[in-house]
Amino acid sequence: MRGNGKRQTVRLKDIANKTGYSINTISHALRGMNDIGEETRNYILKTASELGYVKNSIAQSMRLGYTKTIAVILGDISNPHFAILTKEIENTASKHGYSVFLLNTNEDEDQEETAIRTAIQHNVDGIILCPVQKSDRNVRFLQKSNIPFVLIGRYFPGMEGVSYTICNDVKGGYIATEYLIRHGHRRILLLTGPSHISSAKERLDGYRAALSDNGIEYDDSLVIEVPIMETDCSTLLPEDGYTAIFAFSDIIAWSAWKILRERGKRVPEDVSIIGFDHIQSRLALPYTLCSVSSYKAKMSITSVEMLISIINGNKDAESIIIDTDIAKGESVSTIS
Amino acid sequence: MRGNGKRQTVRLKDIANKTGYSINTISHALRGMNDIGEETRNYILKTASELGYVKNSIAQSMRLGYTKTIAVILGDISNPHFAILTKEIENTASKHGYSVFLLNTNEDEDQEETAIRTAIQHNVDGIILCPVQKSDRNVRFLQKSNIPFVLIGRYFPGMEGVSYTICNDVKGGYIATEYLIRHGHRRILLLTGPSHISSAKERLDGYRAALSDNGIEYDDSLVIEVPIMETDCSTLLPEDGYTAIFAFSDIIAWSAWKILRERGKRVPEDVSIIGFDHIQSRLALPYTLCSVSSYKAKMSITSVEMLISIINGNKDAESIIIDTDIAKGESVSTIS
DNA sequence: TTGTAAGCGTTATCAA
DNA sequence: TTGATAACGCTTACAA
Repeated sequence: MRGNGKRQTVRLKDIANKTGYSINTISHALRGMNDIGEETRNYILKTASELGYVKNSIAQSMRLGYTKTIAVILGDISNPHFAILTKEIENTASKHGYSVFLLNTNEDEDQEETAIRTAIQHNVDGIILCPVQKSDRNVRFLQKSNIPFVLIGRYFPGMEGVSYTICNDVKGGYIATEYLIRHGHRRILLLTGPSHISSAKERLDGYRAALSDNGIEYDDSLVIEVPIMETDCSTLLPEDGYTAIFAFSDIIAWSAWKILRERGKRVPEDVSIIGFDHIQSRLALPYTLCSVSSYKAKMSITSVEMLISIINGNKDAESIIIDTDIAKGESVSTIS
Repeated sequence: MRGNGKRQTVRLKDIANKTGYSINTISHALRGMNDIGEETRNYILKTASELGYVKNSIAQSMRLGYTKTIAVILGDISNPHFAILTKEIENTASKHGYSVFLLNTNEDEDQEETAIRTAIQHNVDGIILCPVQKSDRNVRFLQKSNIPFVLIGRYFPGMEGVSYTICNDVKGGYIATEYLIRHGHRRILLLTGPSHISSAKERLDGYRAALSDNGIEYDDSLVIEVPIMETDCSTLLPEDGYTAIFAFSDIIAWSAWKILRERGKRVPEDVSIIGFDHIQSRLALPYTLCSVSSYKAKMSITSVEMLISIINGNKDAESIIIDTDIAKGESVSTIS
């Protein structure tokens, strides 16, 4: 019965045996309930620490029905943008007494489903999800399963009852494009993300709006979709026909800069570049990339607090849109 | 009794009630044991999926004594080096059926202790730890607590019975320094990590050995310790007195490059730089930093497999040292 | 092939 | 102030 892979641990029962009190008394004493005598409590606490007691959260969860854990499910933790979000999420969760399960989807819908099922199996109290969005299948499943969850960074427009924290992607797309236009650019290449991803779609909307507001005609051939898990977009980048690039992410922007340089073009003299996410707020690099800043800490903290509020019984879906701003950098210059 | 925060979930009992079979039969059928009739099984499986059953790992863990979870405890997931390691760890763990708890220490010993306690409370089957190393207190605690664990990236020389995966830091420090020396540098600034961290200490050892082997005297004033959580080392970087920099990490190397550039110095014409970790293997950047590559995927996979082998009863401590190599980059040039 | 009952470690209820 | 007992959902030993 024992020795089935179970480590020998100290249980309430062991403290009970040692002290002569009942399991119940031990439990109450350890949790500081005020129905235990002063002396008794001290004796119990001392014995517990001597024996090296650590509470068994699994057993506690079994009884109480919650685990004080949340799952963070996102595309790829090795992407600095997600890594920074995750850092802040873990930090905030931990302040609220929650531990974090980390699960990657690799932007694949089936892996996302597996991740969600894994999270539910482990009885997480809630899920923070950056959805793959190839379809709304998995989010529908989440809704049906009745587990508290919030989306981060991406959302499903028109879907009711789903809480999310995103940044203002439309504005981000708009101000990035406008910023380039104000620097004299009219042929602006958009390296966009897959159109099923809401942030990609909305940044494109912002791009188009800014062009339109400035009397520049939208040109299909200047919009290129970069696969979401791709870091190398060398085959996708046109040789010329543009003086500036607006990239869906800093990762893509840096990659484009690299390719341009390999082709002998100078940034920003020949081509200006603006990215998205402003990962340089956390990563010192010698050359500064102009970028749209999305306040990752605020986004993370908000989504954790939103989730905890749902876990605690708040039934109303909330949506929070974090502001976006231009973070200036040397990758953009004025052309005549 | 219900409604204490517990979501309504489908249990084996519900399937039993629905089908008329006993809980035991359901359990066996769902786990594909061969003592259940073909028809019965199919009926049960169908009903289970109709009801939307998901197994309760918590209850299973309670009975079985393991959770199929591991904890990854490290300094700071927003550091690209750790983010890449974590990605590979999660990926490998998941292939072996394990889920990952992520816990940050912020390189603080007390936070490390909290993280370890949290992991143990949640009954993780094992821990992968990149230790803070201000003392060996927490690792001693881990040993006493008898939980399977392996160290990654750092180790405690001379400590018995502890498994670890590290890279060859001495060699890394040696070849980096030698590489600079072969490019004509003799005044090499070392931006090292805190000396209590084994990797920092061993890279310094390698640096000294390479200097010595090449007849260059070791100069104390050329060794500067950068705080481990610091990304901005502008106040630490000397104005001159060196022609090359060997940095403890790419993060520090990039930061140094940035500062040099702000001071009007060119890399590599005025100062050559070599870093450590080669994060550009996963992150496309326009300017290539010469770096010591540490095979992060291999290190991660090895440490997970080592941990699982310990979980499965292997008592012998193992230590694996992953090779290091120079990843060339334009940040180093020859001086005359 | 299927069913019964005990047990994992905790907390809540109720009684003493 | 303390103790006995049941319950959380699952798996296993044993019985039928």
